[in-house]
Amino acid sequence: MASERYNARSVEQKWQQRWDDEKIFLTSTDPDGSKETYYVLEMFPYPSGRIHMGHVRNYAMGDVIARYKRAKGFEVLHPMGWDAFGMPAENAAMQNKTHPKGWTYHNIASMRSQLKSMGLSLDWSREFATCDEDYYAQQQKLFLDFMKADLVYRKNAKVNWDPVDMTVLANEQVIDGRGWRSGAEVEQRELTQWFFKISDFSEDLLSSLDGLDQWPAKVKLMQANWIGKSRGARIRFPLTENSTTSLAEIDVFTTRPDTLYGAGFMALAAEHPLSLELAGNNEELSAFIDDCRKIGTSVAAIETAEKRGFDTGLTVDHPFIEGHVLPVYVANFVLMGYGTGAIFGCAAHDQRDLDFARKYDLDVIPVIADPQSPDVAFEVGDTAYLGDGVMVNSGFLNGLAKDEAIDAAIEKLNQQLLDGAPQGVGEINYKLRDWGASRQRYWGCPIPVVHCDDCGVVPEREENLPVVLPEDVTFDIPGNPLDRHPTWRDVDCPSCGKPARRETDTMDTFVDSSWYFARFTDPTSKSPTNVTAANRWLPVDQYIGGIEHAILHLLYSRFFARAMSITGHMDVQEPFKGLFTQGMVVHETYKSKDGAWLQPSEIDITDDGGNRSARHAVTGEDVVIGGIEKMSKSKRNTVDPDDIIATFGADTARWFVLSDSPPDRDVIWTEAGVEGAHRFVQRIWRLVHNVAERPEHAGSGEETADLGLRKAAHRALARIDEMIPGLRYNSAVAQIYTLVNEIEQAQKSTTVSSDTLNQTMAMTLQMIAPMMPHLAEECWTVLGHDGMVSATDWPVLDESMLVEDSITLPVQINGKKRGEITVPVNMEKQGVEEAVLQERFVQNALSDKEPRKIVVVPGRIVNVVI
RNA sequence: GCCCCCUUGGCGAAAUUGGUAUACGCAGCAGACUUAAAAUCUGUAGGUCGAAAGACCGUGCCGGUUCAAGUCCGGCAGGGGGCACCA
Repeated sequence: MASERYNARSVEQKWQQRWDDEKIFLTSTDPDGSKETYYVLEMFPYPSGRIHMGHVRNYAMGDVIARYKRAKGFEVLHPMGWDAFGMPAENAAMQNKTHPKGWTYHNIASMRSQLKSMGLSLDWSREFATCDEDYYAQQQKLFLDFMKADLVYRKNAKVNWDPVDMTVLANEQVIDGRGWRSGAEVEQRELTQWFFKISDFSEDLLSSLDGLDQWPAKVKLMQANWIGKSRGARIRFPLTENSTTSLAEIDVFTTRPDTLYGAGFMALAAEHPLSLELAGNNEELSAFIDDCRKIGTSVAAIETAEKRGFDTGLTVDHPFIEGHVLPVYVANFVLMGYGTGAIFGCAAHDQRDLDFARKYDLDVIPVIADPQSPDVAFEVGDTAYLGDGVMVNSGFLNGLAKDEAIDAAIEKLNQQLLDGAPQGVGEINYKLRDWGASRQRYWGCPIPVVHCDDCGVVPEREENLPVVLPEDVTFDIPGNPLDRHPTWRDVDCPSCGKPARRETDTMDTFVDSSWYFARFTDPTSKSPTNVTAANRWLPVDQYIGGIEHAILHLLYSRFFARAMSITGHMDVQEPFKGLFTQGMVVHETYKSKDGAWLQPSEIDITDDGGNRSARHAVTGEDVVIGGIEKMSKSKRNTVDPDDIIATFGADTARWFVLSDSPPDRDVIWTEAGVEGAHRFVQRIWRLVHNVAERPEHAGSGEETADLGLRKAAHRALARIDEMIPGLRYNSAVAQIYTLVNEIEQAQKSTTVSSDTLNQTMAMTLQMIAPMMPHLAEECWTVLGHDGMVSATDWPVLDESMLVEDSITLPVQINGKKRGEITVPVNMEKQGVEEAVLQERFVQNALSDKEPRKIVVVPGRIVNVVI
């Protein structure tokens, strides 16, 4: 037997079948189960048609923890589903004359079988796709509940329009002024849209980040920055008496009320109500506002856009300086979407304000003195002073530091009444905007409302749900086919019964993924969730996915958990207790002489001790080795998981993606690496046979030798027990290598007994099983076990095996290691000092001198200071 | 511009959180087996000097704290990421 190589293909299929037959990965639905629960979830895939190496890595990582926790006695929930709505299905429909539904379910079928070939310990009985009628029906119920709870609303707003995908995008989905999917430059359009009230939760979403101690700091920081909290004041500036506008004052938000004495002008956003009002009878201003609107939001547009303003001729009274007035401008750099859409300009201490003031010859009044060179404050050139300092030129604020001045200014504004109300109050502002969730697309969850001329926006009746997507649609004309589907669109008003129109917008697909983790806890529930099941399983103990969702999906899901708690669908505020963001799978790129990208399979690589060169496998032409980049079709540096599984087996692929690189970093896929992983598979196979076939008396069974091997196994176990829950798989892999090396040596020795060897090997297989489950099962059988290792309890650590009688300590002289000393493990410091001084190399170094000091760190190190 | 992270052999990396730097793997080199290759096994491996014993240097660079620094502090350089006309 041992001479035969391990045949991954047939072995893997056999065990996948047995796991399936014996249903060992199905999660119990008993709500009162006695086992502690553990919910492992990997971000579910979009059914693009094929799995890629990123999926392999993601799902292998989740499967290790799932299998480990199961062996540790937890009731594990490890489900899989499909994030199945979205644009690619419509694009495919347009290109290939297919239907999005057929295309999607076809893709799901092939990806499901690919995932199954990986041997993942998933509960497939809970599988669903977000485009299943059953799922989106429940999502529509959620939507109506959110409407009732005032968590979703409709408003006319300036929104991001993607001209290629022909749909609105949320702020989170605009990256550098471009659509996150299409890459097209986003335009601003005024549309009436549905919004989720995520901004109501700004403070909660921000402050609760502190409690997420199993989240990467980086993700929490990104969310905190996105929520963008700033403290400041809201100040009312009264328009000077002679103004004839409908507004009597301009509201301003500022984080720097301390610099009020430095105010030189006011500036309004182009879309500010006052700007629009004034533009009504001023053509010049109207033209200026139109100009401002044309400026895009792309990085280039912003950087090159000149700061421009328009003097309205209006003035406001300064809140602190009697008789002092400030001119009011409309300016192109003031955003309507942040604060109040109006600012006061303090030119001396804000570069942008300074540029603007110089251009329009406005007051530049320094109010903060640089402590290093106080005089400079009064000679402002073209550079604003942005540092901290002492207030000057500022009336009652003079002499205060920044924070004191802010408090004092707010205090004064509070007391100072304007028309019977305080002129200013302390205020907190957030950058987070409400989530615009309407999409002008077909392949999404229909928004279950009807527009009636008499009743307005009317929620669809619950008994009429789901609002099912019509299947008889065509994609030969751009735009939303729902818009031009009269029999679907034209319905009677659920309230008054008169002819009305269905909402033809569908929901952002991020809505689908904002609660799927809750649906998995009972995917057949007749309401969105079975509250008992949801509360039993949630929050997800370990969630694993890419960092690209740090804001979008993870923030939306946190909002949904809160909204679903309010609407009674669960009682869990934070959906994901532990979050792990895994790195990408990257690969070297190759180009032919004429610049065409080449696939790894087309290349032969020669490695001459570090000098790598490549040539074309067929033509023999020289090939240029390029950078290591994310696997992508355009650069042709992808490796198909199917090919790897067919050639080497799923275990090899799993072992490779788990080895070497820490899971949160990118892993470089290399041919040599895969072959190395596969060599290890074969090595285990040979070793297990050697162990199984070793004659009973091949080893004398010396107590020290047997104990040594057992201790090695328990040392490895102790470390792996720390590493797997921390997802430090590369380190766990290293421990397994070390242990296997030791078993190989023991197997060859004549001292270790065959019994001990067999038992240690079995224990090793248990430790390998979460990572290479098929290999472990097959070897488990070879060792003579009847059951399945996947259904076997994790080995119990014997603490006594970690205890040693003596310990070897490094001995330093003046901080440099000069030797070692072996002492009894419990020897007192005094004894260690004495023993160290007996050592020849220490005496040589001392040469009759007395040491100045001897530092003994028990169990660690000895340092002799001379 | 603002905020954050990273930098350890030829390569991926490890280092019990201040205590033997380079575990484990990949690639390499030398050898064994073989007619040969593959497969497998054994040995070797941070740098410099040295026949060796050994000495000195060494975790991006400069400085500091400490008996002791990859780890802590200050500064600099390079790489990566997030946000961005945010008042």
